[in-house]
Amino acid sequence: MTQRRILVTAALPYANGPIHIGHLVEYIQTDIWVRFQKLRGHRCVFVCADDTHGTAIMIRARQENRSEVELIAEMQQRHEADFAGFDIQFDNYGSTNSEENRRLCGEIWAAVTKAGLVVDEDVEQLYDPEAQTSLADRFVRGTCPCCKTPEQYGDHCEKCLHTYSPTELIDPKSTLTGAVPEVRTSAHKFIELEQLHDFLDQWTQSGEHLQTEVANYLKGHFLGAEGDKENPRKVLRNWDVTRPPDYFGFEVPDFPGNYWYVWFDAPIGYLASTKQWCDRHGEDFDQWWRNDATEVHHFIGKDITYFHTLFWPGMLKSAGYNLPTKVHIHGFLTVGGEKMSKTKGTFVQAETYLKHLDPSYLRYYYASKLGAKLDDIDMNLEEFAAKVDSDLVGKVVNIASRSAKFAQPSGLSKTYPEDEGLFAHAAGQGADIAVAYEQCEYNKAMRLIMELAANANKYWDAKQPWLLRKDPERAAELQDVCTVALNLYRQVVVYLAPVLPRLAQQTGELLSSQITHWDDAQTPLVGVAVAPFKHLLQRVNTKDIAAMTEESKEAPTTTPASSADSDQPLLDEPLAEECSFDDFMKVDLRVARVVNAEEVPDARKLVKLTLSLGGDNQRTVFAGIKAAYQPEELVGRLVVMVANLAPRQMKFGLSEGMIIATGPGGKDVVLLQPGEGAQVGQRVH
RNA sequence: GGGCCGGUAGCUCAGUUGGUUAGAGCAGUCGACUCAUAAUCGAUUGGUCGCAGGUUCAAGUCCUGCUCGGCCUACCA
Repeated sequence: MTQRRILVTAALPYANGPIHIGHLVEYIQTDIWVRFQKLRGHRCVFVCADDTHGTAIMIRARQENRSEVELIAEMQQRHEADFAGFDIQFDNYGSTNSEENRRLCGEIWAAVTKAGLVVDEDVEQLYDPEAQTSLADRFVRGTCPCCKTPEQYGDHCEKCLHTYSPTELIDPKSTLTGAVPEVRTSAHKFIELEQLHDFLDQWTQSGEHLQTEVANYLKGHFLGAEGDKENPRKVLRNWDVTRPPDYFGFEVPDFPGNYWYVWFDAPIGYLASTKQWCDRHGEDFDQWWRNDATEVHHFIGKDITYFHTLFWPGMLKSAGYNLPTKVHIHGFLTVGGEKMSKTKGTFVQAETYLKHLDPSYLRYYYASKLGAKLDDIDMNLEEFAAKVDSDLVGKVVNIASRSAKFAQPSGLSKTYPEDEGLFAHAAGQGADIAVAYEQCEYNKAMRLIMELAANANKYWDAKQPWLLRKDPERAAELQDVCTVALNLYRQVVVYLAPVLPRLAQQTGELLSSQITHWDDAQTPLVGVAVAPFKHLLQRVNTKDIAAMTEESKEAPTTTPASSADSDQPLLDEPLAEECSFDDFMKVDLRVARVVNAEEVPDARKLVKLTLSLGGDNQRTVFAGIKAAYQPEELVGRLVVMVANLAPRQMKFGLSEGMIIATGPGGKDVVLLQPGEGAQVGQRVH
């Protein structure tokens, strides 16, 4: 087999938060792939880095009253510890805030400038005078210009789904400082991606580098196609790649006082991290990034598809670097069929997991679930325990557990005995398993491997060596059966080695011979000593899972005192500006009764309510509570409505008010209900 | 509204270019064994392959329509 030269990256974790089990899907997926390639004897280098720049880091450092450099150093240390705890082994783990990265950013900037891709444009943006920084859309909240819902993000309203620019918000506030933002115009540099349209079209649609779903998505949303009536060729928007001060990042050399946007320098971090590795090992950087013989594989989540499949190839192309051979895109992690949730304790940080459970469990469980598609994967905690127990402990480790003790006195036979073709069969399966790993079909690989483990157990049962042991004259026969069983076991462990490096290591110790190559599964081990058996892997203790979930729950529910209420809601949504009594009295809140409630068939969020204010006074109100309430459960109940709100024409009819509710939206909406004794039509004040 | 992906046993999924009686693991039931971390082995229950049409000698697989779920994207404004 010819030795391939492969460079692998996983997405750079942002230095603003800790690693959690959702991130680990990607790092475990990537680490398995890398270990597989190395085991196969290829030259494979796995680089990653912390993504350190941007407004969020700057603000957090200020809040914590320390420098950004100090903050990112601490976060990096924690990230690296988490990765190490899960046996994720990088050849180099760098930082986007490195000298190597600064230099490479400069070089690529010069290249895209020279290629004529950089254009100047003025940008009107909100600016926080207190923090002295311009505000990205998500850092601005205000009242929706359309439906007047307060506390909406700068780019869209969660209530009415209207999209707008942050400058259109009514009463905008910076979420960083609470200050009223000013509108400022500043000069930015843009990259005119449209110039690369033909190249990107060809690169994304070639069928070689991306999953087909991804290629279709890009074609449908960004590229379009010449002559296609339904989806005509689209013009790619210019990409804003600089930020005015204050910003934590690298200053743009030919644009003093301005900084590269974090998404410009982050992917260049892949190059910078490679450079560090090269310098440390006396390797030629150009061999890895400017040589067609080198494969470049990026592993990313579907949320950052856009950057890695359009901008990034565009930048690499313009600067004359290798293009990605493949961008492997995976889906998100759900737990118990739902998004990870801090209240349910399913938002588990890497650190918390490691306090309670063995990292091998998660590596195997993810491997058994991961395919090559970008579907989300679901972590079901019962299934997690069942799979680890029955596959790893019951099937795999069990083979060694039942045979090692018998084999220990004698060691393995000098020649490999007759085994009914089992070893040869499993050796042959190596090719199919390798293909599955190569194509990121780990679920398939695990299935094939477990079949081999089952064969070994069957063999053992058929031979009944525990009976042989009782007859001293059949010692040689017993030794042969153990030799077969332990060799079949070792084969399985070789195939599992990318997923379970610890088990591979322990198995090496057990059989006095370390696993170093995939082809170790092709030749049986004979004549070696067998070390005393030690437990290789414990069963999953469900109490540990429960303890982990418990520790991951954010607000302790045990303490009823009001001081135990989390301050998170208040932090998420700071108090609005003070208003006068007169201001308050402008809003006429009334008790109303829901007399009718019906689904609005074409609306996603809306329920059509008919509210009675008493007598013949009825109002029709469209409320965005479909996900939280069934229409029938609303009929008859009292609600509080804004009775003097200007009517609004919606697609489905005229909405003549709003009803008062709390919660972030979607399913988490709670209607406020007047207590006992409230009468329909009464004003609330 | 548009795009993409998916709907196969109670659960998680596999089913290659259409080709015999649709498979695996887990769970369930019965039995065997006792070497092993209450592990293992054998047997067995269980499916109108989302629904309805069509193409074909033959459809889980191809085509059309519908339906449900997920994700993305938009609009009503």
